[in-house]
Amino acid sequence: MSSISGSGERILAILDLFTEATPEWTSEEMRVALGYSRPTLYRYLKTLKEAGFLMALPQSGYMLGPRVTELDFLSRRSDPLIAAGRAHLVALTAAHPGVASLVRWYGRKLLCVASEDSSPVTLSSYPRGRPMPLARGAISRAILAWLPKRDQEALVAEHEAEFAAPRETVLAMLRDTRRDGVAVAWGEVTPGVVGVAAPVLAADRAPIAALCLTSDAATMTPARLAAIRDTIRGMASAISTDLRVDNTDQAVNG
Amino acid sequence: MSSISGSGERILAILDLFTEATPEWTSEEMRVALGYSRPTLYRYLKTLKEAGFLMALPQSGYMLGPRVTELDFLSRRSDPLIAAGRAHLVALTAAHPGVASLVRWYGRKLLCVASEDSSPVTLSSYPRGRPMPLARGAISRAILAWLPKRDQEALVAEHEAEFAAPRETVLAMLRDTRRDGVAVAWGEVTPGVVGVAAPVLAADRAPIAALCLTSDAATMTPARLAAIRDTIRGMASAISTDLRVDNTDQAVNG
DNA sequence: TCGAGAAATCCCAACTGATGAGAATTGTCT
DNA sequence: AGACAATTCTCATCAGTTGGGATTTCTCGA
Repeated sequence: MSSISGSGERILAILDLFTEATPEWTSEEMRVALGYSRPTLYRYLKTLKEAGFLMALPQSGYMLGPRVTELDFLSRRSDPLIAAGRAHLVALTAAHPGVASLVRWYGRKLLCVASEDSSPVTLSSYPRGRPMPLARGAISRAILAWLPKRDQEALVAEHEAEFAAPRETVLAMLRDTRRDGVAVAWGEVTPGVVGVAAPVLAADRAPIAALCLTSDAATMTPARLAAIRDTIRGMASAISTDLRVDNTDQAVNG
Repeated sequence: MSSISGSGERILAILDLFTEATPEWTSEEMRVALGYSRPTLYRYLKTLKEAGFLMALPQSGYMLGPRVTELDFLSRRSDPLIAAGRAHLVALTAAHPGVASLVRWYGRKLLCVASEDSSPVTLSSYPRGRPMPLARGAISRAILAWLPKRDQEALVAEHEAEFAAPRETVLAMLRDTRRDGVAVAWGEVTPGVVGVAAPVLAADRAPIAALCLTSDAATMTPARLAAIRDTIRGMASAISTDLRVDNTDQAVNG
């Protein structure tokens, strides 16, 4: 546990225990994992339970509670990124069979926040909310390539063991991607698919998300790929502009 | 603000400000609404921001952050209620055009946690996470009718102004529903639709969720309705049993 | 129903972390 | 550059938090 101080952070740290691999916890397991005293842990659990973030299981233990579901509903309704990107996702999948995704870059994680699927086959499984790999794939590359140099190098160094090439090769590839304005990856995350992704940039040019189309590699042609690259590049740029203009509008309106 | 004590609860209370009507807040608005001092509020916001629950907007203000999305993904993956009910939702919508929903009863709220849609027309809009009305509709009735008498009467009294009938009529209707095992409602929530719902009961017979099919009222026939009632009643009962058996299995295995 | 064990809560002294008034700094926009 | 808004800092005070250990409540099987 890396430097958790204050009861607010200690309470929220409990939620970090819940993962795909460990969706349920008994209080004893939590006590051992977190190192809190029993009375304190129960007090924290009571708080999270009453707020709806945790739910007691019938026999013993706890799982995530309905409040996270409610909050996610609110989040998807009000997210400017989704509002700016939704029409593009729909248009993209109307023009090209595949899965179009909008993926947020959030605290060193890649998180799909919206997607559309027009693929005749099941391509991959990164539904809303599931973090994506950081060292592989077009989306990762579309984010890493636009990070400030220092951040980029730190991240690549940190995940060096996970990349399929040496560091210098990875960095060179990211430079190419940036020059190109779009990233393409074949079968890096899921065999048999090809991903094309471009970043959504904030006002300060930092990447905040990526727009991506994942298609079946077997049916991809060079002409098709070129068209998709252009479309993705243009759409991501439009979303970037939209997010900026949207904020300007709000300032004018008060 | 009803009796919030302790910094854990105070921090989580910030999240309660975010609603469909008010998805974004400036720190000043929050300060006024919650009555916290400025430094304290900023400290709390820092905690929530760093944990991913809130996100600062580019100009000013805050909205819900990606952590709620991540947690909801985990929740949908591990919810025993969804695991028990999913196949029924699919079968229901395969047999009958409409929207089949699984709705959790959570701290006096009705929250859709899973649904399937086979309706040729758009019927209603209660996606995952959006609370449903408490005084109208088949789902509400399927929960209220199975509540312990004291809870039921308290709730009906509390929401009396929202019911379309006097209290005694409502209570009588709930008694009928319970005798019947299933609730039917025409156009109470959304005009032109009919909802059929039955409760999922915990081991202690308390309602914890409802299974519901919402269909187009114009195409509903008495024979069809009777068939749907029977199916919903049986499926809800099967889900109830499943949730209990599932827990027994766990105890045996572990 | 009883008993054993697990889960959860209570008590309370010690102390540490949280609080807020007010000042200072940083960020944003014209 | 200047004005204003947003955010952070300082620090004395004290309120809330903590955890050891005891107690109570719950669950399940015989």
